[in-house]
Amino acid sequence: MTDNFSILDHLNPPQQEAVTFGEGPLLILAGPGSGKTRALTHRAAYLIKKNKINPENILLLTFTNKAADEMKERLAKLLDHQVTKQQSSSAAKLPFAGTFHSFCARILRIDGRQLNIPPSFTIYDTTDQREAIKMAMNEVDISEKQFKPIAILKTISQAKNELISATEYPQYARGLFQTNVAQIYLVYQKILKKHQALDFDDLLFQTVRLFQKEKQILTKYQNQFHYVLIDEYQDTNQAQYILTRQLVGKWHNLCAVGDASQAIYGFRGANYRNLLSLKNDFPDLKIINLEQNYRSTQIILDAANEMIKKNTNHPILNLWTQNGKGQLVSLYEARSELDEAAFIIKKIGEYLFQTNDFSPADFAVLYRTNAQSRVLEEAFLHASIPYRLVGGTRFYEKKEIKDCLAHLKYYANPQNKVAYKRIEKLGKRRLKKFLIFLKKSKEKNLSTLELLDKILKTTGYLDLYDVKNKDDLARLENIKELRSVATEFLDLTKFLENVALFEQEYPTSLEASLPSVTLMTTHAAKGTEYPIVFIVGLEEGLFPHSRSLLEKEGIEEERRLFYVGMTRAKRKLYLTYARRRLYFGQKSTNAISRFVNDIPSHFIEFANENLLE
DNA sequence: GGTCACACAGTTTTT
DNA sequence: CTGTGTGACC
Repeated sequence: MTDNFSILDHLNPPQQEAVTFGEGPLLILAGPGSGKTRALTHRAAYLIKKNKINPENILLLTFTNKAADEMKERLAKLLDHQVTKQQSSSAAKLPFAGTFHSFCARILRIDGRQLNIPPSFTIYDTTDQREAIKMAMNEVDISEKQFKPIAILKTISQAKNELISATEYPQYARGLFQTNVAQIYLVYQKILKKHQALDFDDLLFQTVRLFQKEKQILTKYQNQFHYVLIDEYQDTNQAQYILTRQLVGKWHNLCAVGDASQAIYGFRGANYRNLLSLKNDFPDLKIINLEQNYRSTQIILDAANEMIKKNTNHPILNLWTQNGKGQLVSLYEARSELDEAAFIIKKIGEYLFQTNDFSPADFAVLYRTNAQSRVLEEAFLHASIPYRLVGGTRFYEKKEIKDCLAHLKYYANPQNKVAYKRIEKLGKRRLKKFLIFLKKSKEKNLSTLELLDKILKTTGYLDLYDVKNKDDLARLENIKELRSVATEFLDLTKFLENVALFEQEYPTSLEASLPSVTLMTTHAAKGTEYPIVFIVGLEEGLFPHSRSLLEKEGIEEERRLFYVGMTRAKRKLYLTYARRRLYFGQKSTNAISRFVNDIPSHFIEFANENLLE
């Protein structure tokens, strides 16, 4: 099985072409379900095994840790490696595979000194950033009521994505709001510097600046990474785009994989045009289309194809499959959001209880906004069908976790004023005890877990929670979970790095292990697949969302989102909309989504007739 | 220093 | 409707 050619087995001709493509820039346009990750990992494996490229000379960049982990795992399998979570890519025989952010953090810890970034810098997450923004606003005397800190933060983040520094920003600032942002931006950066902190955007921005300023450092990394492979290239922002160009500037061995039709993160700075402009950047760019789909039925693909064709701003792949035609797409018109939920329960019930072919895990319900989940949850609870909600508050964003981490962060870096303020808020007495403890324990070489336990004990933090209270118990459980993460990282710095850049697999509770119907936003559904998919709330103003109706670009992104949703379905797709809906306590009557009308009617059957009593 | 009431805002999300 | 965050009050 270690035979080189086994890597090419079970790959279709365009996939093989992508995998065996030699030197030079390569763009793989990969439709949904076309084996994109497969092509990418196989290509890396092929480079290593067949072309005898040293794994250390290959760089794999992704957007999420989940994707990076999957790459590593698949690659290890292809290379017959044993990888455990502990050693992961440090085992030297696998290429570096990680997110842009973790890659940049690594570079800045090594070479950031050139930009006066201390190697032990702290990474500020969104909550930390907000606190720092508030401090900055306070300092320049701009009221939080006049301008919302979050809005300021968003604007600064956008500027950083566009590689506009605090000193450059004033010259671009137009109008009252941006003039204020300009002032705050400068002070915000000053505060970050004083705290020895970088925010997520800084990780990218500072790395780009480092490469611009110190050519010999850029050359060092160019010489290390002869081959750069990037997943989901349509999701790159300007900073990531420039960074990529810097990295591949010497060898031009870029392999980018993506699909403009699945670009759904424009709102956070992603620009799918980066994918299209590769042609201009590299005149010798080789483009390979992966259009054979292994996931869905032909009817689902045809319906999705025809729908997405209404977009004119980007090229569209023509998906086809050897799977059968399959069933028509079902459309249900509900009277209300309750009726919509009832329909879904009824349908899932039929599959589950009238046949033996389905498990709850075979179903997904996709919605546009999180606020829609409640009604669905209640219906599932009522019907006793197990469900799993994807999303919600993320583990490291939870209050109790942030509280614990604040202590550890301050311990690691007393410059971290945001952490200090957070601890202070928990009570002056606790703070005092903590500070005394800090002085006493500095010399002792404590592991992360020992440290955490001692802090919890001396400050009496756990006393805030009552074991008999259900919510409090959940919080205590979360802290337990954090303790178990702490056991994995003896070194506090390593632990904090992990916390800042890697989301915990979560939850590990009982219900989650039971086969369950998945409820999630359509965004969260990207990259997943289910035999039976329901997309709900297909109404004008909801999907497409009212906030996107103004510009064409907004509508096109919503359409791509719907396309992503449709192409999650393997066997059967249900679309539903409600004539009347209660949303945020407000009644509304909406027209059916234009996207449903974009699907040719011969792919659709109406589910209502079957329900008439 | 801690609790409670009121105002208020509410796409989408990863790092 | 509901979670969050701020400010007033004990």
